[in-house]
Amino acid sequence: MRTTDPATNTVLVTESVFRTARSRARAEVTSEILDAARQELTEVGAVALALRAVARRVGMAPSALYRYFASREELLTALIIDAYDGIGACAEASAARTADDPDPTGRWLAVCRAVRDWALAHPHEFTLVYGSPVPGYAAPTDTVGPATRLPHVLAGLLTGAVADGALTPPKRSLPSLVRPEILAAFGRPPAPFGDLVERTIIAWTSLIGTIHFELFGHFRDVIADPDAYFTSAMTVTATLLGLPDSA
Amino acid sequence: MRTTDPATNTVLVTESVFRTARSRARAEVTSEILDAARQELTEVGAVALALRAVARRVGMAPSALYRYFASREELLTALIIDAYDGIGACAEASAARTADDPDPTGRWLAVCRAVRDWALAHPHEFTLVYGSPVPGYAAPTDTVGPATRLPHVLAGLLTGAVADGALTPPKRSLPSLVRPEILAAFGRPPAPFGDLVERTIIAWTSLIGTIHFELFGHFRDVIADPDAYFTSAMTVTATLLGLPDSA
DNA sequence: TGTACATCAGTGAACGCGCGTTCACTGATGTAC
DNA sequence: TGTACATCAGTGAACGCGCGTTCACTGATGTAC
Repeated sequence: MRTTDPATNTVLVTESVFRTARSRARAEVTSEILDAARQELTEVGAVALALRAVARRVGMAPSALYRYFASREELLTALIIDAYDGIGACAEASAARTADDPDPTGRWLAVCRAVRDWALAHPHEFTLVYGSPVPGYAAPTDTVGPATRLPHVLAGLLTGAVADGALTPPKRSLPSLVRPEILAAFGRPPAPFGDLVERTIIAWTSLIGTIHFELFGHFRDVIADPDAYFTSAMTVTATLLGLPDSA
Repeated sequence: MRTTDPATNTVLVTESVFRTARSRARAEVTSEILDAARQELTEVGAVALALRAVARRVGMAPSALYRYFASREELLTALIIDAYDGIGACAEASAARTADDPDPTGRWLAVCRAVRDWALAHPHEFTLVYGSPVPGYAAPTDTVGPATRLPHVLAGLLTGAVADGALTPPKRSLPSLVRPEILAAFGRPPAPFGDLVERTIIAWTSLIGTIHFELFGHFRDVIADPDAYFTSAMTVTATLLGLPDSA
C-alpha cells in the first residue's frame, strides 16, 4: 500500500501488515500455482512441465498465469529455488536437531539420512536440481544461495569435528584445488586442515551421487536392502572424510 | 540370404558373407540413422529427441524411419545400448592397456580417467544412461548386459588387487547387502573379502557421481582445476576402497 | 464521503509450431519354378 | 535363363494433439482529490 506522509511529503510503502485484498489474493494465487506446478512436476517431470497443464490444474485460463510468471522459464526457476530450499532446510534441521550429539559421525549420518528421505519423498524435485539439466534452461543467479545451503551444512559438520578434535588431519597437505572465492566463503579452515573444503565437496558428491544412483534405479536388482546399503555407504564415506568410527 | 539345400531340404540362412544388396543397404541406412540420432542427441538431449528431426537429418521422410525402428522408444533403446557399450568398451580398453601395471591404484586411476574422458567427449550419451531417466521410458532388458560392463571392469580391478595381496581386508565382516544373484554373477570373493561387491558398487557410484557433478555444472565456480580435482577425488576414493597408496 | 480515473486479474480466442504415427501408393529388389 | 509373383524401402499427405505466447476485452479493486 502506498500512502503519502502529509508532514514529510514522502511516500510510505507499508508491507504485509495492512495488505490490500489484491495483494493478499496475489500471494495466495501465486502459491496455488506453485503447488499445482509441483504436482505436475511429480507426474511428468521438469522437461515436460507445461504451463497449460498447470493452468488446467489451478482452474485458470493459460494466459492468466502470465500475470504471475513472465514465462515458463520463470516458473521453473521458482520451482528450482524451492527444491534447493527444501533440501537445505531439511539438512539444516537435521544438523540442528543433533547439534549436541558428541559423535560427529552420528551427526553426519543423520544429515545424510534426512537428505535421502527428502529425496525419496520428492524425487522429481530432487531430480530438478541434481538430475540432468533441463535442455535450453540456464539457472539464473538467484538459485546460487539456496543451492549452497546443503554444502554449508556439510562444511559445518566437518568444522565442528575439527573443533572437537575428532577429525583426522590429512596425510600430506597439498595446494587447494578450490577457487579462492569459495575458500573465502567457507572461511579458511584451521592450520592442518587445509583440505577441509575439498572434503566437504567429496562428502557432498558422495551423498548426492549415492542418492542419485538409488533414485534412478541403478541399484534395482543389485542391492537387497537399500536402507542398510545407504547407511553402510555413508559410514564408509565418513571414515574417508576423516570422521571417527562410530562406537 | 535364405536358400534351400537340395540334398537335405533344409533352409540355409547365410549371414554377412553373401549379403544381398538389400541387406547391405539396410545395415548402412540403419547406422546412418543412428549417427544422425546421436548428432541430434548432442544438440537437444534425449527428451527432446524427435524422430522427425532425425529423419530430416538423414534426408528421409519421417515415415521411412519406421522401416528401421518400430517407434521412437526403440530408437532410444538402441542409443542407450550404444552409450553403455561405449563406456564399457573404453573402461575395458583402459584396463587391458594397464593390465601389467603392478600398481592397482594406478590401474584404478587410469580407468577412472578413461571413463571421465569419454563422458566429457560424449556428454549427452553419458547423460542418457547416467542422468535422470527419460520420463515415460522404461529401459528394456537388452540394456542390462551393456550396462554391467563398467561395473565388471571395476570388480576386476579389485579382485586383481586381492590376487596381488594389495587390498586391505575389511575391519569386520558384515552380512552382504547385495542380492545373491548379483553376488553369484560376480563370483564369490575369496575369504576375508566378503564385501568386495559392495566396494565395487561404492567405486562405481563415486566415479559416476563425481563425473556427474562436474558434467552438470555443480563444480562450476567451485573447483579451480577440474582435472586435478578429479584425480585427487579418485585417489581418495582408492584408499577408501582399500587400495594401497600410490608411490 | 463521493466520484472519476488508473491499475490489475482473469477470460477466451487465436497464432504458428512441431510432434509421433498411420496409410495408401510406387518402384526397386529378391525368389520360386 | 526368363517370367510371375512376393517382399521390401521409401514417399508424401494426412490425422489429431498439446504446446507457449499474444492480444483485445471485461469487470473488479485501488487511488487521488
